[in-house]
Amino acid sequence: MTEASEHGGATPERFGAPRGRDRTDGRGGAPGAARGRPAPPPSPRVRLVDVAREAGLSKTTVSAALNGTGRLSPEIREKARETARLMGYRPNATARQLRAGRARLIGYVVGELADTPWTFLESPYFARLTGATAATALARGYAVVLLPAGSLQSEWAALPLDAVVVADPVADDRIVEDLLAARIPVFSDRSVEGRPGAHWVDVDADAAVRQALDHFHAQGARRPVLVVPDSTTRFHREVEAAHRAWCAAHGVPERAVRVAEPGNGPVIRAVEAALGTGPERPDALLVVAEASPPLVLEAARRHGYDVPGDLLLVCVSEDETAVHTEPPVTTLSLRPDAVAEAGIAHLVAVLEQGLGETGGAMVPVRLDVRASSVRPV
Amino acid sequence: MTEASEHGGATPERFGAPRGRDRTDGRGGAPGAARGRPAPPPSPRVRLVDVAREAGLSKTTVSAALNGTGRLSPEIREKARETARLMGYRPNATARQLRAGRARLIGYVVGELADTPWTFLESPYFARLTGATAATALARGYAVVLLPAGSLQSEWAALPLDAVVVADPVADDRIVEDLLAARIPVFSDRSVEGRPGAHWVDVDADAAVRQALDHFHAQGARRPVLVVPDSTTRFHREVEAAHRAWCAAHGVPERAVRVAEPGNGPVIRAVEAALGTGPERPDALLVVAEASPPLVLEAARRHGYDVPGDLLLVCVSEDETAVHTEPPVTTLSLRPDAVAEAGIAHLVAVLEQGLGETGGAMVPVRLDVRASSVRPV
DNA sequence: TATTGATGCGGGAACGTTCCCGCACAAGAG
DNA sequence: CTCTTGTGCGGGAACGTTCCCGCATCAATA
Repeated sequence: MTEASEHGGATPERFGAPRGRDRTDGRGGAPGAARGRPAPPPSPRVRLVDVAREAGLSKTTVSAALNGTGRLSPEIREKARETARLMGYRPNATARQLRAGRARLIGYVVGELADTPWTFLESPYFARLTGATAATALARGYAVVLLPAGSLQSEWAALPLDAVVVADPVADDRIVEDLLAARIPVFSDRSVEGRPGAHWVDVDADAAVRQALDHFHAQGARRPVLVVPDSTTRFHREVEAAHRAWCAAHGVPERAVRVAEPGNGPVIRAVEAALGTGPERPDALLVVAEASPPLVLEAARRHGYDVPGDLLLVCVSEDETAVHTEPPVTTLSLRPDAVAEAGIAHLVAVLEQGLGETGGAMVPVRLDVRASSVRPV
Repeated sequence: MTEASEHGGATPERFGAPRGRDRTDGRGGAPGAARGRPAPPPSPRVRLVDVAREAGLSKTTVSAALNGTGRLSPEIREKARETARLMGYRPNATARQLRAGRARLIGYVVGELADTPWTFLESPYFARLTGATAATALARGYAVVLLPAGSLQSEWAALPLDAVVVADPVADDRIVEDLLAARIPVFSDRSVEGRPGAHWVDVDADAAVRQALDHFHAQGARRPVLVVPDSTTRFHREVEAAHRAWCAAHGVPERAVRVAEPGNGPVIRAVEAALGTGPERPDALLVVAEASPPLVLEAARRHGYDVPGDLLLVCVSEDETAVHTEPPVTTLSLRPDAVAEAGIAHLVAVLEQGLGETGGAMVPVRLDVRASSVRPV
């Protein structure tokens, strides 16, 4: 990792005759072999043999020198490296991959919402998850290619994918079935009930709900209400279960509103329904479905609530705008960075050590308490 | 594109002896060649020769049959295809790439803000641009790999990139220099002054400013104020110039506030500065820097403005939350989808037909008028 | 001085495709 | 019957690496 060799002297000084594409191999081989092609001279990229010829060495030696393998004298090693550097040699990644048998490429599918593809990337959670996945994977030597959920098999079939990460398993997209059929390992940031054979990472739903509700309770709230997505994701099912258990244990009535589909519009409507529900107005609101915190706050105000005066608010969200509202909104982070890290670690383990068929890791959540959930004194 | 062959019969029925990794090539070749490796039997992926052997044909013939090339009798072609299908054959993408000389892979660098990498993906503009780029590229046969801006050369150097798209050229990241030095073509969604040798797509700044200001003017506003990023991006420079020209032409005082850095915090503070500025309070606000529309609205309210009663508001933003505020916020879309499409089209043209060194395309903007910028009657 | 062992380097076969040819055979023209 | 033309298929090189070997050379030991 010498910084110098990493960045220094990038100017590829041209050396000798940059090979006229003749390729006369000495053997008295098949007749009519090397016929001069039209030879468009766009960019005769320098290959390993070119470096070898220039340095008066064999390609084996140069390869070993550059990769730090083999038994070579320091002088020869240095000479090969220097020649390669001067000639601006860059190894052909495709050839390496072919030799290695793996492309170190993983696909990243982000779920599609109805017929508006890719709006998922706009969700802060998925944006962060995507970025963190790419960064983590790259640090471990894997590149991430973006795959819209609606992609046809003909589109990704031409890619040498070692594995695929599916960011939103709720959408039981055809693509997952096709991937599994193509014997490509599938990983996911959530586990879905009844989908076997895939690897997953999940977040600790029980801890999440308990943290938020305990926090409400400690602030004196006694009539909390929950807004939760109506999905088959294990996380959301467990959120509901944990909520039920917590309410029973604390002897408070169980209030929850389900959101049928993601997106700010539906969630805001569910929030409004939750705020208008029941005989007594709720005094705390936990929004597990991701929505823009400022919008949730505005909805509460429209319904005559003062936050945090007569309504404590916690949003499950990664949205940075939560910090800038008045009051700032307490958020429960699902830790997309940690999810990505755990997911990639698991993926790499499976790919490189060949672990079991199905498995998962559990990631904790994090409550960032801000003014919206702190009862004023 | 037969749907049937695309999805149908994906079950790879195992055929004959799935080759015991022996590979005894008949020629009396070099001694000590085929030594049985430890041979981990994980997944003896079926190759072209396996299909050929099973079908009693040559690999040339099978290849031609599957690719629809060559001179083959219909019967043989069908037989090869059927055998391949039954054996669950999937061509090795890496080998194809090696033969073809290109990997059909393009990198996508998204700029880094200070030392918080990847927060850019959270901006709705970049999220949409990213998604649209990936989808458009994939439709044209190119895959997009995500590259964090901070990536070391050692990380992406191992990738067979045909080109790289840089999503935020403002950050004059080392990566761009390195890419150009590595002779990898660079494309960008914006042009930056003084960066030569790269291809770009840009949006029509002049039309954008005129549309917004004309709209304000038509609604009766006479004291518009502009909030614009302080960057070297050509677009932002042209926005300022267009604003100056428009103000001069319409005889209104030129009011503008510059934002030093992106992000909701800085932009909101600039908005507050803009709203408190000058002897007379402004009656219209054009925010060119991307910020969350609900936050801008809230800031205006904190300063005692009624929108749209005594302040008309237009935000340059792709943020979907603009629709859900009260009143909904008028937005000026920079058309990331169109930018992506134009950019990829240009990229493909350069890559496949080898066009000129530098060039660009211009994309128009779109004003979505909502209640926040319509003077109530 | 022979024998071993270690060291330094190169030859050449893979990796799995595609594609340029050549060859065999059949059919039509002279 | 021979010469050409066309059709159908297969052999084998090439794409640019890596890595398994083998062959020298040389020092150390018997």
